Amino acid sequence: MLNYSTSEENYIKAIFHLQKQDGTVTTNELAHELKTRAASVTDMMKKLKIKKLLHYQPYQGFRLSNEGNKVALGVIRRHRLWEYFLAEKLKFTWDEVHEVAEDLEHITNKKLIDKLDEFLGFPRVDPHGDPIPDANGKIDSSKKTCLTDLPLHTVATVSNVSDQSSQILELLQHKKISIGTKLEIKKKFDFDNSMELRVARHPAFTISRELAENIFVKYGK
Amino acid sequence: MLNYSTSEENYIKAIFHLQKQDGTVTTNELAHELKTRAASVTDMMKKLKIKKLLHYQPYQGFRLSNEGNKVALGVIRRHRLWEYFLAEKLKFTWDEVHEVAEDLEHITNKKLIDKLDEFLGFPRVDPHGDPIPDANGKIDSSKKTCLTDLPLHTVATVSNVSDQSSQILELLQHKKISIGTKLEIKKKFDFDNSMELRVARHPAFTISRELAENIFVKYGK
DNA sequence: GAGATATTTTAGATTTGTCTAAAAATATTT
DNA sequence: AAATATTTTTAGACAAATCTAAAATATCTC
Repeated sequence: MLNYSTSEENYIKAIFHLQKQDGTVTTNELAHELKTRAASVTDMMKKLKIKKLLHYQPYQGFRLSNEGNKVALGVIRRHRLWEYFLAEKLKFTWDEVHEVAEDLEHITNKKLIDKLDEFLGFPRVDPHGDPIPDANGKIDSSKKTCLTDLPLHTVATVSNVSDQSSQILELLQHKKISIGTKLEIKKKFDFDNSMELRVARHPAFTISRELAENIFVKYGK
Repeated sequence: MLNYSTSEENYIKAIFHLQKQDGTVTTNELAHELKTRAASVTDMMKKLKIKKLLHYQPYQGFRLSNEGNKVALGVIRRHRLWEYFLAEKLKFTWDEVHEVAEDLEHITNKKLIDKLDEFLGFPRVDPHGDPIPDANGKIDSSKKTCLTDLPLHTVATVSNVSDQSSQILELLQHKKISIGTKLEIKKKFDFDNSMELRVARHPAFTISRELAENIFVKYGK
């Protein structure tokens, strides 16, 4: 695996995340995600195509090659391990870890990362509940269901939270919801799509549609 | 404190280290230290002068301003804390930590570094025995004596080792010398400047001039 | 399906940090 | 102190990553 610049890694990572939803990614989507201009994206896409990290025909959008995917998973592994380190060892709160990890993730020393992984006890998910790829780039992609899609009266476990702002953290802490919390939906209100939740041995409470859309669960447990 | 580029930080740090010996630093010295060309050094010196990080008149060499010194101490603090982390927590050997810390030192998030410091228990020296500046840039500059200057029959404690290669580490491990080892010189041989050392409760042994020149001690203890 | 609108690419400029080669300043030697 | 050698600076070029403005292409709408 060759070495890529910070900028190249950021483009690759952003494409990886955007591909999840769509199949191919467009110039404007990527420019928006990276807070840059469409012309800059085109420039970089030409470079990454030459390096065989993605498939790209002018005006047709792009998607990562196998090699590009591997690079993305490497960046994501480093990012999430550092997030775990920051939260678990340095006692950063949940919403503070992302920004620092954005810098740490670009230090590509295999031994550093593998030893960090070992030091942390090979964690499987980061503080937001997102899975951490292992040293071979393998990632636990077991399906997550958005809380808005969870059927009534079905116990599920909170597995991750997609928004990473301090505002959502404050709200979740207040509602006593965190990664691993087991809950079920008691009632859904069609008017505003709010819902009433129940956590074992606690009184039921209500959350908004906006919040529910950012909470993901796995069935059972 | 403003933010400086990786390259700027590396120049500042190198000047800081070179100033120790000399008073001012020359263009060629710095070019050699940083494995770059004299012309590149001149370019950077002009930039750093404008930013008031150093004093510089063409052809007259340069030295750091107060602000430049603060920047250097910040970089050194980060470098040495990460070295400590790598050795102590991730079980890197002594000669492996420097290279990785060269990258980590440029991540300038104050909270990250202060929390790392706390997590490590506020260590006072890095794995080579060099002092770690505190959060205010204060550094323990108590004098060290080179082993070649230690008088005969005087007990002293190894405080640091200036060479950081794996070769010297191998040799020191074999001789059972590490930071904190208490020793005394039993005999000096003028012929080759080798010397016979004694560590408490061990038989005396000989070390070469080359090795002695890289070992520094503090008196007593 | 033709014109209007939106998206994407190209062309050319800018910034940062580097380089080589030549010129200028300083140091050394005889 | 003049000639020579060394060091340092300037001048001009280049690569990476970005930008604006204009041109090319694609998509939408009627």
